[in-house]
Amino acid sequence: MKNELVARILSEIADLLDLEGVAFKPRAYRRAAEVVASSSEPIEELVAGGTHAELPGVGEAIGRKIAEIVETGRLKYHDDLLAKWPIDLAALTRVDGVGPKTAKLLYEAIGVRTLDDLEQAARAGRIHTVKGLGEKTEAKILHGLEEARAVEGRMLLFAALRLAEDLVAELRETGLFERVQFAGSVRRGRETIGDLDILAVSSDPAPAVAAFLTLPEVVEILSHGETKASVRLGNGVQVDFRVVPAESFGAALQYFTGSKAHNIALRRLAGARGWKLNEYGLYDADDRPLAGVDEDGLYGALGLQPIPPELREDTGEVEAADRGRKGRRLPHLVQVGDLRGDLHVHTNASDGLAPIADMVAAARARGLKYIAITDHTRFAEIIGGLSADGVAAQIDAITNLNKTLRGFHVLTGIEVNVQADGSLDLADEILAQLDVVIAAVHSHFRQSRAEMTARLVRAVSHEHVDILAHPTGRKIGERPPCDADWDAVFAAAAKAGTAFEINANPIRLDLSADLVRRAVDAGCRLAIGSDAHAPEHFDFLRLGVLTARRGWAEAGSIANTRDLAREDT
DNA sequence: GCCGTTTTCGGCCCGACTGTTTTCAGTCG
Repeated sequence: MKNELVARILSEIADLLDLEGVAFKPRAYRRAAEVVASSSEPIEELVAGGTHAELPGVGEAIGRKIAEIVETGRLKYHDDLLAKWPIDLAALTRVDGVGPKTAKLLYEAIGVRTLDDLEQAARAGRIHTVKGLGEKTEAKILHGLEEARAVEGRMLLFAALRLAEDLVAELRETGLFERVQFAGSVRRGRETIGDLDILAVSSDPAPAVAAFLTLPEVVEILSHGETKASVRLGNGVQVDFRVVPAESFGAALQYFTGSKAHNIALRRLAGARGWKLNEYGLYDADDRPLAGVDEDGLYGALGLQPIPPELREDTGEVEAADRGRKGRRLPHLVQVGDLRGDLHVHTNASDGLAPIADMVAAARARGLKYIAITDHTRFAEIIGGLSADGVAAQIDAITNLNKTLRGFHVLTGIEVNVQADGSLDLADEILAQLDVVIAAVHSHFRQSRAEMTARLVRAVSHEHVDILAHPTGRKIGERPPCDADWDAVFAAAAKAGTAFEINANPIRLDLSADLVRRAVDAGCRLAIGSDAHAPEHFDFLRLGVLTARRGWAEAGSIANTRDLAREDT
């Protein structure tokens, strides 16, 4: 995949054009960079097919530049800009308080090109000698340098959700607020989170902001005014806080939930009617408020159905929500409460931490009606995967356990290994005895696209395989997804009736949301699996639901929203 | 440079905060 390279170059061009003060073009390049980066299609495939200029935000000129990058690995236009501005703009603008204009100023005045240059200049006290920059800017840059140097990892969604919910709970306990809610990308369920946004309604903003600033987690105040404050927590996470009047809460919640692209689309819609949309509300041409108290009212005033946060990425949701438009409608997204069971659960018979009984108790406590025990096979000898005899013994144990359970059922199952050639590591006659057969790739992730595609097609086409687990094998921030022709794999699975797992483990979330959407469009069934290795891991299921929702999936597409009578066939 | 219920030209999201300014530019979200 060359998407990352293309996106990086386009994004750098945007920064360099910003530095030059060019209007509008930076936005065009930035949009194109985001579109390429978030596309699950390899850009080189699109270029080969001549369809890359059909991506939204990519026109003739950027299309040509993308083709040049794909074919040569570089871009003359980009090289020329870099020659003109031989500075590490990406690194410099990562420093808080330094944008393209300040970078240009520093380069022209005192020759700052790199982060090292910037640090030396700041330590030597040369920054405040530049006209337009003062002592405070110099101090801010010195401070910002430390942060830029630190490894600024993004949080995984699971950690971000917990943190956001904890902070909201603490603020509520102060009794100072009429409403408190987190917004931002965590509310949209993005798989990684950069920082948190919290909104509050209070008739008296000053003590409200003060309460936020004195939360025990806060170690540094980055900025604060009458209604807005930014802090850094002990774990390095930045949190932005806003107090808004009650009549603006819906508009603010919408605005700060984003995404930016979604907000721009809404503003354009408002602008087309001569209205204005900002974080305080929707206003007509005479500045009279039309909506803003709640989100649904805001969308309604714009002629839209309410759009769930998970869909707000400007990937067709605004058009689908438009009541006056034909074509695709908004889906009725699957909800956590729709889940009846979990089809991917491990025990201490392989690499899980708890016996079947403990896993059953935890699942019941969370309102589930059934689970499938799907331990590993022998391939994973180190973790004690099950042999053929082990499978037989587990089937007996589960059969006996079910006799003692009321209102809950344990399905027999296995997580069988998909070997390099697509064959499975358990005999068909054993697989045939099990209620649920999960197939999964655990090695040889770097096979060629053709090999991996053939391997997965063979696996999903196997008569006994019910679910392909963590289909791409990616681990967020650790291991990239494997390369396969997903359309071909989806088509084979749809034909065979095999479901794709949305693995809800925080570091997997695999399928990812964009592949979920493609799988649904291809007519595939899905299964949200916790891949629980311990009782508390059933809490991951909500991440799987969020990912399914981001992929536009309805309950009807998810196998484990069904009652067992229909599933256990 | 992209795009179209504004449709091949003329728009392109908007406000808070900060710092260095005397009225605003830059940055950030």
